[in-house]
Amino acid sequence: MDSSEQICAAATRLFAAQGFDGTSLQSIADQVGVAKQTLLYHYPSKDSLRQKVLASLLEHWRKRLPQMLKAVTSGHHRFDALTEELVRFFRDDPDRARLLAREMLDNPEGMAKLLSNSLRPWLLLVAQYIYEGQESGVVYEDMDPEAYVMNTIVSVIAIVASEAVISEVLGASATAKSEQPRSLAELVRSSRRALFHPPRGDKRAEAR
Amino acid sequence: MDSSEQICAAATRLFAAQGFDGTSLQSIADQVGVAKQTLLYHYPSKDSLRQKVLASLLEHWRKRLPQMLKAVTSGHHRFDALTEELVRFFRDDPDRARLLAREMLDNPEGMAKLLSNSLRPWLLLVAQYIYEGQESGVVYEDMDPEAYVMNTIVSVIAIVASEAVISEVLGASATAKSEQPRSLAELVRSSRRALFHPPRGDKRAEAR
DNA sequence: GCAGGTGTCTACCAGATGGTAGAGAGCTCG
DNA sequence: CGAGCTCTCTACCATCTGGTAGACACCTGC
Repeated sequence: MDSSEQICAAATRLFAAQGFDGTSLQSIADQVGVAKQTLLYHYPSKDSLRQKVLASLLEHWRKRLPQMLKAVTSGHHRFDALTEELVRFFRDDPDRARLLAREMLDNPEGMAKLLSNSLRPWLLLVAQYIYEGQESGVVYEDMDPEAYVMNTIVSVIAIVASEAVISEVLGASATAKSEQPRSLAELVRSSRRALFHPPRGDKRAEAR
Repeated sequence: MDSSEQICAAATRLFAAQGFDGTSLQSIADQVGVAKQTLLYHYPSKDSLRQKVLASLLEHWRKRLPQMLKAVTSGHHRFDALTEELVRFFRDDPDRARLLAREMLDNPEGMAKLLSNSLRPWLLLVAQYIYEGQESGVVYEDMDPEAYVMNTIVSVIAIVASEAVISEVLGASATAKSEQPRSLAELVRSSRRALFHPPRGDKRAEAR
């Protein structure tokens, strides 16, 4: 891995953990093990590094898109898999969630433009599938598919980004790293419930 | 309003907008219209100001608690009003959402402790009502009430905090300030759906 | 009147920050 | 060999940061 990538990786980690303003060029350089000026050779300014970090994140997202779309459209009406795929993407590297969360707070105008370009087409497409689900009667009719998809994305980001805090508040039984935390399991469940009419064999009667 | 409060208010605004590290004492002083040293007279350090800002936010939360609990327990099984009350609280001053979101990212350990103390009892109480709803059969049985409440809080915070970005991506029809944005309306709807069995007179049959 | 507290100020500081200038090491290719 | 390119370095700089020291004005109560 060449220096440029190493620097980008280290910057990603540090920006995610401490924020852009909370991270000095020096600390990034230290982490990589080079002099500060080596950074400024590869990236002419701190801000250009920020942009590179963000671009690299979007690149990963773009690569994962086909897999996501496939999950959403596979079988019949499997768009609830959207949430699972989102969770997978952000859990693969929670820094992605933290970084995006920070960027939306630090630079809302920029992120609005960026996401309008890179996220909106995909969002509209998924929403389109949900519209079809509404017409075929399996999805609640009064919901707002676009807002639903957008909310799901933001919620997944927020919950993954603050997973440490959440699990602590929920009662910190140190869960094994591989298993899904309670918060994310519940998020997947809630998202599905918000979408679909319940199946015929509803448990309600039996519970009474 | 005395200086101390003015400083706290200005700091709240700026911390919410630019983050703690992104905000200098000088810029806070400028906003209030005093010298930087006046801040340091009232608050011995920048960090003490941060704590004061956070404490002030929690104070507002504490004041609103009775109203929230009342909404959740009023009538029969009205705990879906939880989401509406949360949205109201954070929309009253979106800086609250931005501030908490930032604090969870910047200082997860501290927030974990803080929320374990100040939020957990309330969370468990609300969850308790939901457990009762499960036993009486109106709430889905397989959900995790505590995780649900926690997720709802985090989602409301995230969605309010990034409302500007969200509405832009959804297609920026400049909505009147007073009305509920689409994202929040959908959030309230989704939260209710995630909780309750649908009413008997379900529309599904008719839609087919 | 004046002692003492409260609040605000100007002046100053040491350290860190993002960024520049320029030298030198190692490389390839004629 | 040596010209030129890529990469990394040391040295330096102006600016800004959070924080200290101390003076000055104002008010209150003896």
